[in-house]
Amino acid sequence: MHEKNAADPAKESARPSPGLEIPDEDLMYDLAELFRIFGDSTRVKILYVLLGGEKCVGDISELLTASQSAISHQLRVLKQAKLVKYRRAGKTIYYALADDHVRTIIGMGVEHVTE
Amino acid sequence: MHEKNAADPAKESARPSPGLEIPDEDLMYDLAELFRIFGDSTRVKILYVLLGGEKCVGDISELLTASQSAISHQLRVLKQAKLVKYRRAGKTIYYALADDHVRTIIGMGVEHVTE
DNA sequence: ATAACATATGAACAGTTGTTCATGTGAAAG
DNA sequence: CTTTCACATGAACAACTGTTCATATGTTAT
Repeated sequence: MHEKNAADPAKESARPSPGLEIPDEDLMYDLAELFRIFGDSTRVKILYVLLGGEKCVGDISELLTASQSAISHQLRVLKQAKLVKYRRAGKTIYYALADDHVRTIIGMGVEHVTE
Repeated sequence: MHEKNAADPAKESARPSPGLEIPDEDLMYDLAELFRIFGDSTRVKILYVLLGGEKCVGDISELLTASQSAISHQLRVLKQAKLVKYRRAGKTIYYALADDHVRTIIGMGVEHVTE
């Protein structure tokens, strides 16, 4: 798992390319990065419960029987990946899915897994 | 990244569940496991070039400018995850996508990333 | 048999990741 | 202003992962 990319400056559609073949380095990296987010039980569980609507950190923590800290850390990852958005209401903060892509992607995954 | 599950024997739809809420442990684990496969540049690149049709290890290795060994190791992971299938033709072995789910999932990913 | 080729595989190592533990921050209540 | 509540964050560590290197396996040709 030696990912970190560094956006290799030496590329620039270096070939006529008959359609695809050599994959675009940056696109592939972003793709992997996106899927990597989904590739953890805790995070995918968080996203899954958020399918049911926005929830605060404490509730998520309870639903998943995970520590508040662990959830908070993972919510940060999800936030940075723009997969969730949040809203403050007094002391509590409500998290929700950022858009419907998440719904679709999880749906595809479930379909493949439960085939 | 302390995944390994072990299929917790103490569960069994333990609640009436109004629809969803507490996510199924096994489903979530399988989901994460599936996405984790896509969550690596090398593997996602392999899958991507296979979108263009079956290819042998050597060709993949060249297209991605990665070592034969690295590709072979990753092909094994993809094989175990049932994401690719293979076919032998003399000394060379051709790999291809196992089914169209891969195509769809990558498509969703690309869509989300290039939004 | 032997050589050459294509791919697979095991060991080992460095880099990455997720959790815990302790502590920090911000908001509402007293 | 102090306490309490809800959440965020940093450090540290154990577990996991992907690559390389060396070597093994299987296949075709000589």
